[in-house]
Amino acid sequence: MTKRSPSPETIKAWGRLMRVSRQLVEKTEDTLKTSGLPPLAWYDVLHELAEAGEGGLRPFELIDRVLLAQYNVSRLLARLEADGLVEKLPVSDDGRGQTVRITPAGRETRRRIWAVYGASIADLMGDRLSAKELETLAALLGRLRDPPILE
Amino acid sequence: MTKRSPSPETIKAWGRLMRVSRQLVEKTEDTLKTSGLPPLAWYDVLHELAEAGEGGLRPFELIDRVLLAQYNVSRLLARLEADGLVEKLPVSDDGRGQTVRITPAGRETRRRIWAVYGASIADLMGDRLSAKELETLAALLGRLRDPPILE
DNA sequence: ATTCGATAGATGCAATTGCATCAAGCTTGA
DNA sequence: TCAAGCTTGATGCAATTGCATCTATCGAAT
Repeated sequence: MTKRSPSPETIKAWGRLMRVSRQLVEKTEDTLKTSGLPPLAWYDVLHELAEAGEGGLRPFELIDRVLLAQYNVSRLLARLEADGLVEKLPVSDDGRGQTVRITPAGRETRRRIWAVYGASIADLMGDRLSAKELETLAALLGRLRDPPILE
Repeated sequence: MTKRSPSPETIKAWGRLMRVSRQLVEKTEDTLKTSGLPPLAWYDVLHELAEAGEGGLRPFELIDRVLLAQYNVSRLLARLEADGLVEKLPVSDDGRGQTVRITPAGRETRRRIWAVYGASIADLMGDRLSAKELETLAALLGRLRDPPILE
């Protein structure tokens, strides 16, 4: 690997990104906890499953959507199932796999988390930047994504 | 709390921020691990201590600088001390406290981490945005910080 | 059909984190 | 000066994460 030092602007932007994202996550997690709600990761999974509809999702599909490690998804799903928020169905054409589907209780929990999470997002981000600034921010971040989004 | 739903632009920017920051951290941690180097949190602490110079820092000062919980800092410092990267000195005017100072070995480790970390930053961020874009990004993120930076 | 490698998901064990609480020392105020 | 409360830092214990590995099934090549 070529030894390279990033420019001062790069370092500054990187530092801000690291600090801000951690602050935002931490505050949001705190708010959820204070409200007696489960952590963000639960929301992410319930959200993906709600979007997937009745067909549900295979665990391995969930893995890249929510950016969690395989064993993390496996155990998170076990907890969600134990709480009755998702159900696991055998899948006909692959004996190894399963399909995970959100239950009505899961949808309700997702809704309750969103009431708090959405307010937190509005509070921490929506109130601080204009619509145009938000779009600029999203576009710049999209270029850092993998795969990049060049809009 | 007033029930509020964030605007679509807000949600989009939030989603990108969450995803991108996690991707960047994960890739960087992977790179460090592959290089046989300690995790990012070690760098953060060593960096702050290096900047603090010979005077060192009190653990509680480190807490807000690196955004770690008190018990996390306590244990991380114990590990750094065990590795000889920092040293703890009693502080004269407060019998409870201590001053933590980076050692030469700590400076060397910091340098070695930076060689890889800096390259990762350049790779993941510096190469993808222009200087002007980086400044825009940093400014927008600064407004989300707590306390906000209005430049 | 049988073997071999790849994929899906689970899990034992060690390390780390989070929570609650502790001990020790400081500060304030009667 | 002494009690009450605050601050600093550490730690026991439970929950979570990370790593490595396991089992089961699939698919492809022979």
